[in-house]
Order: sequence, then C-alpha cells, then structure tokens
Amino acid sequence: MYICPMYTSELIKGTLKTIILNLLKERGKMYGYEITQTVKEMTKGKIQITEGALYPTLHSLEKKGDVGFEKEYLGKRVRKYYTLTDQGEETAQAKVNEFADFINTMKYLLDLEPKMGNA
Amino acid sequence: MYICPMYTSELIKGTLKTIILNLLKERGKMYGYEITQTVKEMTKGKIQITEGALYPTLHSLEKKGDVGFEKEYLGKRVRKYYTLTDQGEETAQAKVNEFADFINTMKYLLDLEPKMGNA
DNA sequence: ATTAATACATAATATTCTTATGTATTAATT
DNA sequence: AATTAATACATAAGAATATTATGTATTAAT
Repeated sequence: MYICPMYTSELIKGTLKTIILNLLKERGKMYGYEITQTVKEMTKGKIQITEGALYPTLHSLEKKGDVGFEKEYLGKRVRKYYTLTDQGEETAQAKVNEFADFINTMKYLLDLEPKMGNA
Repeated sequence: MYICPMYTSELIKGTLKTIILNLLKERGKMYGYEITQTVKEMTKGKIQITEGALYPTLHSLEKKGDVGFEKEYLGKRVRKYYTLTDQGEETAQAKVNEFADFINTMKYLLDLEPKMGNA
C-alpha cells in the first residue's frame, strides 16, 4: 500500500465544505483554528487546511445558512465557535452521502476494486 | 445506500487528470470524445466531462510530457488519439495511488468506516 | 527577550472548472 | 431532401475555490 506525505492541493479541492460540515456534525461546536488542527491530526498531516481556505469557507457557509456562531473570549483572545443550523445538518448529511457514493464510483472507474457497487 | 444522479462539480475537481491518465493506462490509446463517453457510460452519467474541461486538460498533459498523440482521419473527420508516455505511466500510477490513499483518509475523516487504514 | 503557537481576517494571484461560442463532418430522423 | 442529432475538435469569458502573502493581536514557550 502506497502512503503519501501530503496530498496535492487539487485533490482536496471541493471536499473542504464536506470535511468542515461533518466535523461540526460529529463534535457539536468548533472554532476555526481547532478545525485545522483536528484535521491535521486525524490525517497525520496529509490534509492541512490553510487559513486562506478555511475562513472564507466558514463565512460562505454562514452566509448560506448552514452554520451559525457565537464568540467566546478567553481573556482578550477571541474564538468563534461554529455550530450547524438545521439546514446545515441536512447539508452535512447530503454532502457525506454524496462523497460516499463518489468514492464507490471512483473505485470502479480507477479499477481499485474488482466489482462495482452502485456506480 | 444513497444514490445520486450526478455529482456536484466541486467534487469532481482535481480528479480529472487522474481519470484521464488511468483510462489511457488501461486502454492504451483513446481520443477525447471517446474519453467523455466512456466515463459517462462507466459512471451511469454521474460524471460527465465537459469539453471545456477535457481539451485544456489534454493539452496541459501533453505540454507536461505525460501524453503524446497522433491524428487519425476517418474520411475528413479527425481524431486525436492520445497515448501515455513513459513519464505519463509513472504519473498515472502515482495519481491513482494517491487517490486510493486519499479515499482511505477521507473514509476515516468522515467516519464512513469503523477502523482506520493507513490514514 | 525573542520566538512559536494560537486566533482571527483579507487581498492578490493561480488554478481549474462551467458556460458559451465556434467550426466542421457524419449519421439519423422527419 | 432537409433538418436535427451526434461526432470531434477548439477556445474565450467568467465563476468558484484554493494558495500564498500579509496583517493584527494575544498567549505560551524558549
């Protein structure tokens, strides 16, 4: 089995929203920096979300009504804790479902499995 | 199991080169239009490569030295049959390996599997 | 006292895709 | 016979999303 150190950026494109929404779904509430660190740890550094990608995405999710947030102060430092809205819960589930389906299709297309699921 | 009609475009971003290189690796030589139709059929319409995405990508792969081509004429109609170069063979294998690894990581991250492989 | 880590944000740039448009041949339909 | 659909290439304008760089500021570690 091949193990790579870090994925090329193009591979991660398009999965950022899915990752964020799913983490919020599983953990309830998280702040931006926490999301980057959690993903980095869980993937052993293979996926590193940059701040330039993260914050605009969070703002975009908020604008679309998938997440809300509340500020929390630790001394003078601020954290923005994000949570899923009801709509966000649905979006998160739909995104994960779609990605799971996508994996099956790609496995078939790239011949990574002998048989084809529902692709 | 959820089955979707067609993937959102963002999901497919970044996998186009991998798909093309792998198809060329498995089938030897293919022309552009053939690639779009093959992918469409193999994925039951879930992945439809547009011409605006395909041709620039093929030109880019050629410029980088991963593919070569030769023109073939059927009457007056032209086809450009693409084949992998030696370098392209390596690129194809590396891309597929990376994607296979990426699938494992994402499965773990999205909790689509109970255990973690090498992610 | 300096550096690293935490924590947010945005702007310029690059990449990559969608959508639209263009040309042209061949097959199928009416 | 004439029109439409399918085949087969190509490129340009625009949108979306990421990278890289920069900025501010607090707190912890060296």
